[in-house]
Amino acid sequence: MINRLPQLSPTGTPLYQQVKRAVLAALAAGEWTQGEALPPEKHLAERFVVSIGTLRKAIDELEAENILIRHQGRGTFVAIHSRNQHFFRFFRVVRQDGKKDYPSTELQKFRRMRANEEVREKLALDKGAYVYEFVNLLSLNGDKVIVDTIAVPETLFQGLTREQLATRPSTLYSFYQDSYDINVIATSERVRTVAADDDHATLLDVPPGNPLLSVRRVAYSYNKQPVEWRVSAINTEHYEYIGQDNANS
Amino acid sequence: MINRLPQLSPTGTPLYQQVKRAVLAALAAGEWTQGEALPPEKHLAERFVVSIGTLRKAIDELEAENILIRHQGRGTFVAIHSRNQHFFRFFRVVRQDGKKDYPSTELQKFRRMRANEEVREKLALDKGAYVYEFVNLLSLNGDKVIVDTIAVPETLFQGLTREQLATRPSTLYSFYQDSYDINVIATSERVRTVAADDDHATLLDVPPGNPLLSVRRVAYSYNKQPVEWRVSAINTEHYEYIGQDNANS
DNA sequence: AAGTGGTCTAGACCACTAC
DNA sequence: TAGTGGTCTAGACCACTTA
Repeated sequence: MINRLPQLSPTGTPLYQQVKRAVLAALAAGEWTQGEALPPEKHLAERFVVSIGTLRKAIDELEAENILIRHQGRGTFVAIHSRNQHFFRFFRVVRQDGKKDYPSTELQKFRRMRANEEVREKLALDKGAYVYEFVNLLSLNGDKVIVDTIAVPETLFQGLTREQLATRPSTLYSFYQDSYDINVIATSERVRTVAADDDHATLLDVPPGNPLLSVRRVAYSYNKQPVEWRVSAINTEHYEYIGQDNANS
Repeated sequence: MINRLPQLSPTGTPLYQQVKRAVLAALAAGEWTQGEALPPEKHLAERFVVSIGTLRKAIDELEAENILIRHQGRGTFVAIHSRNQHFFRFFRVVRQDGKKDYPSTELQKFRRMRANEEVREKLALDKGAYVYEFVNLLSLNGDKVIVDTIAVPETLFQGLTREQLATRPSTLYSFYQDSYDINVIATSERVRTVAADDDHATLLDVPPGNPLLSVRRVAYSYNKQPVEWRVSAINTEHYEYIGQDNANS
């Protein structure tokens, strides 16, 4: 049969990419939230006036980007950052023998402050913008291993308090999602060595000047919007950071 | 119309995955090599007795894994590690201001030796197996930044000589591909901090004990076969290592 | 103009999940 | 049993490359 409406849009963009954008827009607008289901593929295909194959190609990409999760027989869901394997996509420190463990967190500091130039650049903020800055000490298998210094824009995290952070029940990105409807879907990380300053040395129980791994991360939400700037100081005496790793499939 | 041969294999494996394996097998057998083209999709679909849609789904995955590259209007090619963007998939050190540069290499050492236990484990070698071990000093923008200590199995690199390595015209993985038909398609990397030993300090022109980034990499070919073990020592005073980075698409 | 991969369709059937 | 996503087909047409 002949295609009815090839290239129905003004631009030459493929249909499935237009559908993908539309779904992404609905997602960003909060039309479907949390771990709950999207409409069935058949309905979505009707809504966007495309064939089911085209709709599926759009969803395929969103699933590959860990934005959606499909379950055969159940439905398609907004990806959720809980304490499953998905967690280790963003937590990339393991013991040198390979053992993975969930970290335990102790909140060390919390304050509201003007963003300095570096933070403004990383978070794409205007001059004078405020951020919440907080420091977490993370332990693995009882060892104090990581100090995270985290800055998030006040505009996105209105009314964030020390108590919320100290008492959150689950992971940090899960908390972002539950309390502020912010979904971290991508990160960009750069790694250097640094010498431990006095604060880090005290927290990690190492001598000042001890070499540490410094991981500098920007976390992004749907439209490449930066939502968090994080500097992690890691003691790699018994642990290590997972860099590139595509030895799968 | 009714599907002719649903589930033609004994197992319940999807057809497109069977096709993918078959293509991978042909690739590993050297049926198509280097940067040259595979047969057209139509022919491949006939050869494997599947519809073109199914064939495409198999090729889609191989392309996503950077094993094949498709060019509209030209054909489908075996991925090649040359001096283009693809190079930076495996070379992940950039200047702190973000500038990317191709490294220049100086071969420092070369020898044939028995693999020690760690190397045997990483390369899945038997006791007593030999490897070629060599050391490269890499410079970026004129700065001596990286010392790579590399071990490859003798069985895969029969007759490798110092001269070949010193005079190779292109990148190392390109050389593996051209001279030994070994395609690096995936890596697994772990990162730590280490103190520079005397050799590294001399080569990188830093004081002994200076903290360095240590990246430990296993490189894999088609069937998850390990083909190279590499330890990179990096001076991150002006450069940094690119960790996770999925802030695209 | 011929040949390649890229997009899109319409619909059948399978596998899994919920009720 | 009904509803969901997963697989597979057959073929039309588009966009790009090469000659």
